[in-house]
Amino acid sequence: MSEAALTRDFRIPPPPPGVQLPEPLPEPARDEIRLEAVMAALSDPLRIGVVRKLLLEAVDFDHTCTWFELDRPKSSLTHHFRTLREAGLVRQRQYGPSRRNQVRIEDLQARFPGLLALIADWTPACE
Amino acid sequence: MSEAALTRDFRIPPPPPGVQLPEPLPEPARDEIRLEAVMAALSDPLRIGVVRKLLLEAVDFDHTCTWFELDRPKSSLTHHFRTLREAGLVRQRQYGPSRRNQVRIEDLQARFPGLLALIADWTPACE
DNA sequence: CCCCTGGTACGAATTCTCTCGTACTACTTG
DNA sequence: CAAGTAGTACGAGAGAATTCGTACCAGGGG
Repeated sequence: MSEAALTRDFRIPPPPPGVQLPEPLPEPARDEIRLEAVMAALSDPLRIGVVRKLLLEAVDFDHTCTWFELDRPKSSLTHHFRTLREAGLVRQRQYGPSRRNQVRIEDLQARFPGLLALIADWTPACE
Repeated sequence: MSEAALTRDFRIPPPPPGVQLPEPLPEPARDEIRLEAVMAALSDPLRIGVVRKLLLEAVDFDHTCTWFELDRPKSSLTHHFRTLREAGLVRQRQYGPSRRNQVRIEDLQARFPGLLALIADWTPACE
């Protein structure tokens, strides 16, 4: 199945030169990311679906929480996105009033090679 | 780090010819193994350590629960090994009074390529 | 300035998981 | 059969995760 997944290109295009990015919210450094915590964060179908959608469809840059069209109240989404950020899976930046999410592709490929391919190949249970 | 891990050989030697293996305990079929369940099972340090130890040190065949020298009561170990079996990570066979565990290497490599390499590279947090 | 948008923080209820004691079963060995 | 070994099942207590309502806050546009 995943000959393609293993060699897939997950890189994000660099931001245009001269654009100043907001600082990321607090997150574990690359070397502090724990595989157990990553696994725990990904054990929730909603969360692994979010990471997968970011990987497969976030071609330009990053996205707000509402972009995912998740049918949950806002406070639940805050919880899940914080879980992903604290596990080291996504990086969140504050753009004015909204908060944008991106997968930490470089860090995750360096620390857990092959993990992102597994996430990209995931499909929901009820289909 | 894991140029070696990605190409590591996890195969178990086949049992000697003529040896009748006990039937495995109930477990999900290969196609029923869910990545979320696998992630949830591996999010516990004790359990991912068990799978890693089976991968790296179970050269001959499989092992009972007590072989792992885990300092926990028996009923706790039953819980963790059942969790691993129900998630599809290990296969358990009853050999007389004792129960032996082996990682489902073929199934996991086929379904989630690269996962076992991640587990083999894992190290406990307090070191 | 008011209000809308896109969030956060807190807290409560519920559910799930982990841990482990106790009692029990199955098999082997003497 | 008795004793020892290896493990299960059940259930309870503690702790953690999930869900979500409510209240709140910050920035942008009229």
